[in-house]
Amino acid sequence: MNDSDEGAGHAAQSKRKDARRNKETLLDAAAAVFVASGVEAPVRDIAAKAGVGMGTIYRHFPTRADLIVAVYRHQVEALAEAGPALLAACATPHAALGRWINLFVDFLVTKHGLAAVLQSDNAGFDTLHAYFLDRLLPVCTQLIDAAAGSGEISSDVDAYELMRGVGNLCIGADHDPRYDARRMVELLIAGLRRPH
Amino acid sequence: MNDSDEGAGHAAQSKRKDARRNKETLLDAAAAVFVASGVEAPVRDIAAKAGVGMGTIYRHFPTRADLIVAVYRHQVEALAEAGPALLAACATPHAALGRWINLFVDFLVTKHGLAAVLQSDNAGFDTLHAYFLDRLLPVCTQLIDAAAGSGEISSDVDAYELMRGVGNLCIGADHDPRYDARRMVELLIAGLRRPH
DNA sequence: CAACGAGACGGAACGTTGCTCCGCTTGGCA
DNA sequence: TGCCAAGCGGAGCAACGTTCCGTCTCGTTG
Repeated sequence: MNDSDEGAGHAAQSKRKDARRNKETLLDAAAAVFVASGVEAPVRDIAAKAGVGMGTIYRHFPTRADLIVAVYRHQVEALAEAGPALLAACATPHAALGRWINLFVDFLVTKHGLAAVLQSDNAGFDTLHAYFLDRLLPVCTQLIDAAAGSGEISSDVDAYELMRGVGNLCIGADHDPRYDARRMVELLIAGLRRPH
Repeated sequence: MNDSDEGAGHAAQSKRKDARRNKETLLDAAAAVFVASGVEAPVRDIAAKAGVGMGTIYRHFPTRADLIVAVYRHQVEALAEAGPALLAACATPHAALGRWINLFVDFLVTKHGLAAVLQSDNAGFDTLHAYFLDRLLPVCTQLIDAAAGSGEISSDVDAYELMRGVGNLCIGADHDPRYDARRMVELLIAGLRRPH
């Protein structure tokens, strides 16, 4: 499940250390290119930035989704862990849900094109889809259940649908000053409120 | 502005009748392929379906956006005209707005991938973007203003932002049974309601 | 009716991407 | 030091958008 987070501990998985060094180099290069050109940047560009051949990329990360997951894993983990923390810290479950959704939106809009790719039905991004869902859906479900349990929101909302809707609203939020995804998400969350 | 809607009248624009016939053939073929494979179907496929060369497509429709606009022009016009009609027919402006948004959503979700392309920042779809905005934004603005005037909704909502948000919510609405764009749009519209 | 030319046609060709495959290099062990 | 598997690089293939130009045909004119 994880093989790129080795601290200063013992041995690791990859036999050869040049391979592991390349993997790190690739992650750094990919992160830089993603910021500069978005997550759909040509693979060749990433390889060039890292100073390696394309074969090296595909060996370490068989699909682009694997690379994206590796680059953003830390942030996604943090997001997942923020859910229960917010639930404990906030006055009401609804407030926690709102705060968490805000974090989610912040994450998406600051990652060039990630939202678009995330909703893409393009086979090959299945891994990415699955990772986000596996990691975040339970958290979102927990928040929604809590808010529904306290009677603050209508209870027939599905966490998958909500996350997908929020993700959709974040598409193209950068490079369009006339569109503020955060406000639209706020409206959506406001619409969740139990009528009356 | 229009050169494909000639009824039984006099002469038309294109000198050669084979050219005009080909244009019609292309529109029919494109509509069929769009239904079958989505609006991002390979240009070669459309050319093959129409039985013409690719040069012919690019001569009649310099960009893909031009082709899409031509194919859906009638439906967009109908949507634009439905706005004032609904405003006149419905009991409240808010009801008219809701009904109109529903029509908009119906249009988007039944057109394979149109919503995605519509929000794409990809240069080359600018024409498409511009056409939809030119035609529908005034209508939406009118509906929003009416609803705001009657005090039913908070008045600080921008028509562009709303349409963009709705369009975003419709992305990928087909081929995902777990996601119902209509419900998400309902939530968004519900969120528009003036608090209390 | 025949010749002509403007305009339309078709598809080969080019550039850009994703992805694979294979000969070469090199790290690490004996 | 020598060996060899793991790792590497990039050439190569396929799919796609787009352009370009030689060919063909419609409609007119003599």
